[in-house]
Amino acid sequence: MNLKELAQKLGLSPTTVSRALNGYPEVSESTRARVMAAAKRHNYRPNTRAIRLATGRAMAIGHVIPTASRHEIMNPVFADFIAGAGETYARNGYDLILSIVPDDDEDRVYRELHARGTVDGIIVHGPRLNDPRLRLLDDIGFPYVVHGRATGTVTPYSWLDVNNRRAFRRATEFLLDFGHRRIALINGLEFMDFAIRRRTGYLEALAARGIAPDPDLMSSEEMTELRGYRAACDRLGRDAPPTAFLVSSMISGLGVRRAIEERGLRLGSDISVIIHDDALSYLPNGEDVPIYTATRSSVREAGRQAAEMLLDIIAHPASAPQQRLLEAELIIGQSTGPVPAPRRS
Amino acid sequence: MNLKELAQKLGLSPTTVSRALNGYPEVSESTRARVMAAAKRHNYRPNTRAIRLATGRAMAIGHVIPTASRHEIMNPVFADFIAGAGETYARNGYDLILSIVPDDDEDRVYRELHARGTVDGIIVHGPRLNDPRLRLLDDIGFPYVVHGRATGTVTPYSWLDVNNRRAFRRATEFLLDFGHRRIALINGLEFMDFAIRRRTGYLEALAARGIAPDPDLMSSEEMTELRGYRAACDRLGRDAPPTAFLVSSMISGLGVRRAIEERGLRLGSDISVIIHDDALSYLPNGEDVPIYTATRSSVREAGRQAAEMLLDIIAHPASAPQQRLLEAELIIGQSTGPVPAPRRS
DNA sequence: AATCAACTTCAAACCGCTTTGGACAGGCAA
DNA sequence: TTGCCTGTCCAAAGCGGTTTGAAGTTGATT
Repeated sequence: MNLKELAQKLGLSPTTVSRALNGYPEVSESTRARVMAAAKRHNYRPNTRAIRLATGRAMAIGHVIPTASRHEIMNPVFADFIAGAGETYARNGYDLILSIVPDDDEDRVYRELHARGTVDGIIVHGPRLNDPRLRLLDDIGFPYVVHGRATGTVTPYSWLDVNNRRAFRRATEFLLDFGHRRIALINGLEFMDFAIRRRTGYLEALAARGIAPDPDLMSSEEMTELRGYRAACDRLGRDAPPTAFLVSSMISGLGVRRAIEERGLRLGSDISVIIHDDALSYLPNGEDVPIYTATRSSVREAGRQAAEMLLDIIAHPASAPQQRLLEAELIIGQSTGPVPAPRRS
Repeated sequence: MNLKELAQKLGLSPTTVSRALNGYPEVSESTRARVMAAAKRHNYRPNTRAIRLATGRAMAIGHVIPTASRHEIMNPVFADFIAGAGETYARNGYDLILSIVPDDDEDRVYRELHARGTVDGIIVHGPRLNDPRLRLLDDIGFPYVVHGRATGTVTPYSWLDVNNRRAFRRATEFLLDFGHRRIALINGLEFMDFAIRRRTGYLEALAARGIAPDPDLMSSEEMTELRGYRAACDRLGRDAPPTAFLVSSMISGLGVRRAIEERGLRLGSDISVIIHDDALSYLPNGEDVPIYTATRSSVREAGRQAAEMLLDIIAHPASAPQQRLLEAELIIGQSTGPVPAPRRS
């Protein structure tokens, strides 16, 4: 059942039927009602492909996920971010197109997506220091919103980010307030922008108390359980082990906890741990009481908001770039406590 | 730059240009070369929307992810499965459209996707016992492939699944061979088909050795770290605790391990654990030596193959439904060992 | 009664490609 | 020479909607 057939059945022109269904005013209410009823009865659904060609809009947003060439792995936060964004798209009649792309091929994909008119705009994932993608997108005039930021980019662009710097600064201060002085940072890969900012926050907090950072206490790894475990083992095995860990992800945090408990130490009393919690649905930080003290910011909510921002930009192409900085909560769980009194031995 | 303009520049008709670019034979090799060169020079990209309307194909596949109404959470294996499928689509010029849908709305979405011609086929995720979706899809004549199976469905349909039953049977037998008799099963939610099959495999192995299953040793939960932890704590706190755990996911397995180590027990020597490892990229089971003994099957590879199957079905609509059963490997890690001698006390 | 504006409705063009059904030229067989 | 292929190329008709420009109706105004 297409528009022409429906129009024929109604004894109307396609024009009128189209307008009736799309709420245009130049159609009498009586025929509109008649058309609506007929459309429902024959469960008419306008063909997406025809609409897209006729209107010149793709009614779709692209998410380009760079994948494993060397460094990257399929990042688990994508799933929740995309779930959030997907909700927004669904509400607005947009489709979500997902491109999994080897990251040396990303440029080509952006260009194609734009030139072929497959999508109306894109979300940029995993921004890095001086990310060259933003330049490219600006050049070809492709609407986009960055999830995160790309330090070093001077021209204004649209982004939505968590205040990673402040979150990690606050977390560090919280540990310092408990008397911790040797705080290990188990960070993500530090060519990623978020990781850079988190380290900055950590260093700022230390500097503000006049504590010199110890390079041996800082590590930058992929955020897997195993890497977290290894990094923690390494730190704990040294002469002057840390009394606290600040960990960039829940998943690495599981590994850190394993390393700690394997040594017979107790989380929260012997050693403190703060993680960053993206509020992933399958990794809840406890049910009523949080297990970990954490800087928390829902990546799903970020997805929702980034999508809204992008749709707004697409609807108002002339408007200035938009930015939104979300603050992470610092939630207190059972994994932090005062520095234990040094053992007499 | 569109086809008409390009044709004009070349002094050819759109017909010829189109045919030259699409490799049709009724075009001389010399003009074909000329056209190709011009297309590259002006970097002409045919408009996706026009192609789709003209050919009547969407060149896109839908993945419908049901989401949190009550039971479900955003399943972490989706990310890897979709990454795998995405590779296949990219190779074949298809787009991947992701729909995040509250699961009471799933039917409507399938119907729309089909009636509006947004996608050419779909992958069904998370099949359940007697899943009503398959019936719906058959009724509206929508090509699909199920990731998993739906026990109870009598009409043949296309699916790709891991042999969950055999995997868990083998894993159970492996534990039995080590002398374990009290083996706890920490399963996923048992209205999901895969979980049902895993339990069946577990029960079969017990039955084959004449061991009566103990309901207290079986649990069915969402597969999160916390649930795994709780379930394990519960089992370990009883009078006759299990000497081994069979766990349906890596993530729950992390929780089980935590429960075990928290009690000062050693994984592999005091208590054995086998998990199912979907080979998620961000949850590697060790690097060289596997940490867990595991039934392993790459969900990413499953995604690749399911996508291939679906594209084949779309290309040959008249062909019979296809099925593929992947066998999981049983890989031996450090988390299993013989039953420890009972402590004298 | 004539004029005009407001309402409705429609025919046709258009979006940018694919595909059908020729048209034309050159080569070869009859 | 005529007829028939074969090889190239093209005009035009879709695909299924939206949108422009115009036309026909009505009712009110002058």
